[in-house]
Amino acid sequence: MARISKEERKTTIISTALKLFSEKGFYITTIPDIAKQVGMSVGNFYNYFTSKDVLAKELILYISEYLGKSIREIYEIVSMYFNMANERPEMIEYFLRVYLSNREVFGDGCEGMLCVSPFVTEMMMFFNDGVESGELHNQDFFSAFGLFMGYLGGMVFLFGEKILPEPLEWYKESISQNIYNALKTR
Amino acid sequence: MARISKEERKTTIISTALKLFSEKGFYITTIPDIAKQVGMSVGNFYNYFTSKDVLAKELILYISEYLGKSIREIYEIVSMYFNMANERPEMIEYFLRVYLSNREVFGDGCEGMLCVSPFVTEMMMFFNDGVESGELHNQDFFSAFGLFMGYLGGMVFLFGEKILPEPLEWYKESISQNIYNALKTR
Amino acid sequence: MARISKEERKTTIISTALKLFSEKGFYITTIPDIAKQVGMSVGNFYNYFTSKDVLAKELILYISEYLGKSIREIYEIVSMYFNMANERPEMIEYFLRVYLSNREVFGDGCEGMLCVSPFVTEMMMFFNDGVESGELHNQDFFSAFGLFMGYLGGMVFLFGEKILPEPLEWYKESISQNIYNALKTR
Amino acid sequence: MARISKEERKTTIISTALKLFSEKGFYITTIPDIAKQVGMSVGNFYNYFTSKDVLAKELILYISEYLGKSIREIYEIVSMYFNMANERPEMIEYFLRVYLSNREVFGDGCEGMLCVSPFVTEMMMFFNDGVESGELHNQDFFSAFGLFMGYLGGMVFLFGEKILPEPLEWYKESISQNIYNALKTR
DNA sequence: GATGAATGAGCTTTCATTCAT
DNA sequence: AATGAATGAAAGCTCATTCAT
Repeated sequence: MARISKEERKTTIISTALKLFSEKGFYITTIPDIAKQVGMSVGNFYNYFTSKDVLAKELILYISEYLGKSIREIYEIVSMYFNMANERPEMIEYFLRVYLSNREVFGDGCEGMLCVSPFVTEMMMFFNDGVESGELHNQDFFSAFGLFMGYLGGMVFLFGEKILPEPLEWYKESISQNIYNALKTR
Repeated sequence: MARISKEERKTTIISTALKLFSEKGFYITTIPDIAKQVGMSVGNFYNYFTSKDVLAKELILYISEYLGKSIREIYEIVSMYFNMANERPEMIEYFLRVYLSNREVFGDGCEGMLCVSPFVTEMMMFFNDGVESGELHNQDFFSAFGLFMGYLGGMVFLFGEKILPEPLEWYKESISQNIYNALKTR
Repeated sequence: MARISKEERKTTIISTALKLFSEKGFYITTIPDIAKQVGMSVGNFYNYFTSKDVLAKELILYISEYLGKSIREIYEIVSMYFNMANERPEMIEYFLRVYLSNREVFGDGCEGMLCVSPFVTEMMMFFNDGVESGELHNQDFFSAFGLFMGYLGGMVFLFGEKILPEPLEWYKESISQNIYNALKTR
Repeated sequence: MARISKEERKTTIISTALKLFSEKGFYITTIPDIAKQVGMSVGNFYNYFTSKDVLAKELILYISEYLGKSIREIYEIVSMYFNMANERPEMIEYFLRVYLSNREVFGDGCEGMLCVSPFVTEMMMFFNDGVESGELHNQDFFSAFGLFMGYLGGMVFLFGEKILPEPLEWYKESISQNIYNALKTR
């Protein structure tokens, strides 16, 4: 009757932590907070993750993989990004806030873009394909990458701040168009 | 002998805090850290700022004003942004990291864009002017604003992460062009 | 298939604990450490010893018996002591370090010399024999006992600390002679 | 009116810790225990010692110096040792128990005899003088050193265990004589 | 204004022990 | 007998904040 495997339990913890970290921030969220929400004891938490930092690192990996799996086209990316922002907002939130701002805890084995690479790989493929097919003009990869990540991240942020007068979906068209304009061959 | 006014002392503290917060993160930086760097006692710090959170709020205000004063045109914005990233990196860093990720401490009196408004105001004027003159196509303000902020912020981040193969300046042209393409009337 | 009796299993645990306690210290060594080394589960450990303290008490008993069995003459004692220090260093180590320094855990039923008595008994017999035969001068027992235990223990300690320039055996002669000089009838 | 200097406060802490460590053991004694006994807050304790281990290291130094100052002759040594055992028992207790058995915490900068050197130096001088004057036979230093330390330590231990039927002083004569016999030229 | 010793709540982490399986 | 996930009290330590001087 041991229905819940150790792996599933880990996932539950990750999921919960994701939610709390993005809601309250990394430092504000305590291990007792997480344990309580998951419904386990503080001590038991440490049977799954040896420290708070280790948890944070696994979290980043988890998100990156989740992101990288389905990115193909601009609109798809935008849609997916915003869907995620609606359905699993803590994922993007987490990425923007916790990772970017607490890079200090990702020192070992997660330097820079290392942990985000699956997502980046997909991105690169997208640009290569686009340029190869002649649809996108052959510009520097990072100029383009920054455009994507920053733009989308910024919109989600504005949304989260309740500054946008319309729902996120409402902007998909114009954003995709802007990105397309920015990148397409003239 | 009291040559240093209370206001100047505050500015020194803000400046130092800015540097430390962006270097080490908001929660990692302690009040003793700041006091030591400034060269004053911990107790005295509290004569200038009643709490760490209050300090953080005044910081945001400080940056916003600094940013808002000189924005007029795209290229100018990009240049200024990157110059700042070079000369006073802690300002942008701070904005990206500390503010975006520790919004929890800005609860009172600094909700949303309130504290950032001077910068935003300038931004709006820029768009209005552009649209009025017919040079920019009349799109939603936030679609455009997110593009700017996210894009530039993302590039600085990539630069800070030492991921960019070239110096920031190197990208100014293509970025400005991308933004211009994205926003200009077709 | 139950080839290993409960008693043998206990001995294995005691032996392992002895090694770990003397290597790392009583408080540093955890029950999981011991269980792992023995190759059993933490839970099962408690089928053999009801607590960590109980284990410690049985350990002392175990060592005392082991020591007491072969003491007859000075040189023999010294040799045996040093042999043990070479072959089963954890025994002496344990005696010196864990027992002497963690007496707090031996409160009940192991006060003072009670648990060490087998060894002491042998010691007493040795002195009695010596005095009776006229070879040793009739001095207070404890003056003599302290000499033995302290001296040998001290040497093993110095050896363990790698302070002695020569191997332990090298000192056997002079130590035996010193002890003999100290105790013999003049 | 600031009558108590920071240095005096440190000494108070050391003194108190010494007492508690030797009474209850190093691991049993908690920082709150010490702070409470001293009459200060836990947090403030850390203004004086950055960790429990650092405290332990300074303790050893403190004792060694205290010991090393007055050792000249055998009887004097024995007397001093026993006086100390009577008046400041925690010092010797500490040396025997906490240091010998918790060497693991003295890893950095306190390896082996390093921290005990003042005492050892005095000891060496004593032996050299004795040998030079012809009164002591020229034997290996460590054989002799182990004799001293072990013997005296052992007696104090037996005393502390309430095993000795007489007060420590009672044994001074015979012990000194034993040591003298052991070391003197024949 | 300035100092820094003092406070104490609260954090992360550990580990002896239990108990459902 | 055996397992190891679960428990929770308690440890070491940090740091924003206060306050006597």
